[in-house]
Amino acid sequence: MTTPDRYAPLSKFLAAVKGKYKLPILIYLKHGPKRYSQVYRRLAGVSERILSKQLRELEQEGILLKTVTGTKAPLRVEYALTAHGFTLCAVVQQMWEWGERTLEKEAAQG
Amino acid sequence: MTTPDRYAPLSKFLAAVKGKYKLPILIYLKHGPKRYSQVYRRLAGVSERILSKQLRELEQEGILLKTVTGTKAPLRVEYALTAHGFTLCAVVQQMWEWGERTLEKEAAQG
DNA sequence: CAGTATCCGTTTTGATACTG
DNA sequence: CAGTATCAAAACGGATACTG
Repeated sequence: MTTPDRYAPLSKFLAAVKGKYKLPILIYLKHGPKRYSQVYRRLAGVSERILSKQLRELEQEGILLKTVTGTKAPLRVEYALTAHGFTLCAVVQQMWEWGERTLEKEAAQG
Repeated sequence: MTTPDRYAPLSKFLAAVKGKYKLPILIYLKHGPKRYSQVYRRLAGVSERILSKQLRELEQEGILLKTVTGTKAPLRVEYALTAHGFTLCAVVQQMWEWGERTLEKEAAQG
């Protein structure tokens, strides 16, 4: 941001959700933990490089918890929202609802 | 977004705030209408090309109202939040507060 | 004053082949 | 299955000169 200090809280939020697929990932994981391959299939179109990068970032921010089961292939890796992740989803919900209201307004008028 | 339909409301929101300076612009204009040059000086570091582009987009989305006074130089151009812009600011406030809580948590622990 | 036009660098994402 | 490595493409913003 222009001045890191002045907008620090906002920058923190924006950093947390920065990336084309992070919000869809969060929304998908609201319904419960999912495996890597499930997320991959859900987000039709994402490349593996981008998906694994954005999952890693969400994990490092404490928004997702990654759980690995098994030590040799085939691995089972699950991603789940943390408590902090759920608080983020609540804000995403507000963003969603603003978009809904805006679309409705546009449909009503032109 | 991956599937325009599935995430349409979210995409609408994200499109509205997309751009490095749009949120700072909104926050600045919460305190009342401002002239182009005032916004320009406030956002230290923005280029004129980017600023005018983002102001124009916000205007086209119905978030800002642009008012021009005078027909010959020097022009007086003012930007103000619309009612719809204020509803957007309320969501931005939620984003801000999530960032605040997150920063506090990080400061408390590590 | 309030922009637009042009050119360029950086950041972000995409496609695909490969690995434990 | 769950990724990483490499290379290429696209999106986005920065600098600056110019205009009504």
